[in-house]
Amino acid sequence: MCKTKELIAEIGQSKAKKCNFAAKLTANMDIIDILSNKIEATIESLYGTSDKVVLQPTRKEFEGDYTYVFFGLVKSLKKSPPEIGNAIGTALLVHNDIFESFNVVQGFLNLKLKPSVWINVLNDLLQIPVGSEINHNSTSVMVEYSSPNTNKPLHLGHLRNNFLGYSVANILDAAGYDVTKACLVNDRGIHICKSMVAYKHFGNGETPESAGIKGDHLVGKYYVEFDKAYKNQMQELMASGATEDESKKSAPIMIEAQEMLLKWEQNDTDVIELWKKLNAWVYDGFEKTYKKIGVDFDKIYYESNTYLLGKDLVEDGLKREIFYKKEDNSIWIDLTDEGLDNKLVLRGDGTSVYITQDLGTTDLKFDDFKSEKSIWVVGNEQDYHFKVLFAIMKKLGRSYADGCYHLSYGMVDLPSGKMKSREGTVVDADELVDEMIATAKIMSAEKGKIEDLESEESTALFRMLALGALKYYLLKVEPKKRMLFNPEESIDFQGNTGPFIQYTHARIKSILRKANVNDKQIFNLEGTHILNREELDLVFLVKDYSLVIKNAAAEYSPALIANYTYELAKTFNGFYTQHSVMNEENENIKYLRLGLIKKVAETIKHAMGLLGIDVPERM
RNA sequence: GGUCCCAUAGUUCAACGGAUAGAAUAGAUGUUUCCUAAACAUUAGAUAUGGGUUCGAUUCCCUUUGGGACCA
Repeated sequence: MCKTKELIAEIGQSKAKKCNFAAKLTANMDIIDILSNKIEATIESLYGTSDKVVLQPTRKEFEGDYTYVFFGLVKSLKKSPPEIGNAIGTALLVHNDIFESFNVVQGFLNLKLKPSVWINVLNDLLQIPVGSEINHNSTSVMVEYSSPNTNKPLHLGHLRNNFLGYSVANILDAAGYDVTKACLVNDRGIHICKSMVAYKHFGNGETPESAGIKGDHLVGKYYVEFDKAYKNQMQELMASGATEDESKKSAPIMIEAQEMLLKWEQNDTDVIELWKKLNAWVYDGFEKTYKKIGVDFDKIYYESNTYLLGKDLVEDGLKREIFYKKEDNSIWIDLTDEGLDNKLVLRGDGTSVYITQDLGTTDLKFDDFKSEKSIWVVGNEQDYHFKVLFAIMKKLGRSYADGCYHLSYGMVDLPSGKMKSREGTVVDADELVDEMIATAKIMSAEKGKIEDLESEESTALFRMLALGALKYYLLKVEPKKRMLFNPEESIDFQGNTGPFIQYTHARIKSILRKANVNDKQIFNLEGTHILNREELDLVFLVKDYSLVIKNAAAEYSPALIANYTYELAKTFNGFYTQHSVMNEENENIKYLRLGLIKKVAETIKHAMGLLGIDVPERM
């Protein structure tokens, strides 16, 4: 009893002198760790056994803040659940000042903390910037994403990739890693030659300027032209009696493309010039798209510079008998021990396969940046490829092999089914973003809340909302899951959407503008003050944010950030409808709420920032 | 033929092996003299199948079915 009074007295002047508990908190120790340690110590002293205590938030329908599930002890101690629960609960209450009460339901021990604890937690949170309690671990990590082909513009599938990669890089950075964002541009190969051949035949000297088309779209147009011409030629051949396979191989335009690839490899002046011209157009187009969707890179690799890499590495592996040579001179590796197959690493004629280049490029990346970890954001159709790549690296004894990770994500489907470029069902990235912006404009006009904004500001806002909707829609789903893109739902601004969260932020900022609080203004409440349900829920969530970042980083999952942010916004809106901030008569409570909602706004902004989404002051 | 991934309300998504499986949307019904109703509240609705592991399984293991991907 006496101790309780002391604690309260201490908390009352917590700014001057923090009690032990608060000191521990600021020393980067989470309240959950503190509680877990206390419970573990209690079990140890009561029963002489140890149990790894994992706490979970108490479900709303029960009284308490945190719950310890102790079914495990019931068996080993051969005592009844109520007996054990009551014993632990009582011991905790007797020996510690932070518990208010406890109750036992079956194997669940629900612990309720003193109101002062939560006031203290809030006070501590207000002292430091969002996310700053995470230590820098200075592990370096490379995130490779986007990695486009230069024969056609970006589409919806690329957007998922780009948003994922950019967000994961942000999350890792927030979790204390040294992050390098990289992109490997696939700027050579038969697909580029197809666009080039078609342009040569049908281009008539057209340029992005003369056609009024973005460079990447123009080159994409000729990629489609190639396919059309190719199909026509195939049909002609088949009409004159050739089989489908024969026609595929002997269509003149295809042969021309293959010859062009050979010439490219031989550095043929004309071919290289044409290639440079078309690629420059594509880069210009990509640059605009990347800028529009707000992603960027620290390092860009070009496959035209790296495609010959890897052959030395294969030679080396052959010498060390990690690889073996078949009679036709092709080189293979036996990965059956790893549950994989025998894999071709170099063709009999000495030319590379995909994996050859990837082996070389991986070495290059690690040499360049000395990263300890490397992440490839690539679709799940390449799951097998990466298993093989990493297995080979391991067999070759690369020290970094264990730090390699394939962030595999599922395809994006449309309500009509799969996206197929040949059937023209691909959703173009540029068009999609423009449509979303137009929708945001219409929606805003309907609401009529921002009519006094300058046109520049409103244009920025429409883009912010459009990208917020799109990015959130694509990121809220667990990466590895295949997902459905429903155009109508994606531009929805209600419910579990980006704009809902952006709106919540704008609402808070509106209050803060009215309050005109300066940063120093701090509430001064007795430690006995009891936070109401909604305030407590918010403190709980805000406190958990750094933990969410850590989990999201460990699992490479922006979806965890998205879900958390939605929960926070939703909880705030619940608070908002039930309690007024500015009309609160008790000045101390008013300032407590102002401090709290300011923190909520900052957390929302920070979390959305990790998703690559901006939040507005007004909307 | 072999390997891998997925399956939860009508629909789109959640749920470190924990309590009565959460949201959103579509449906029904309410809330605006009060800080932004892009909001809030009420309501109805789901773990593909059959086994196993255990105090307890949406979660882990096996079978079947249905979707998807990859390797020759």
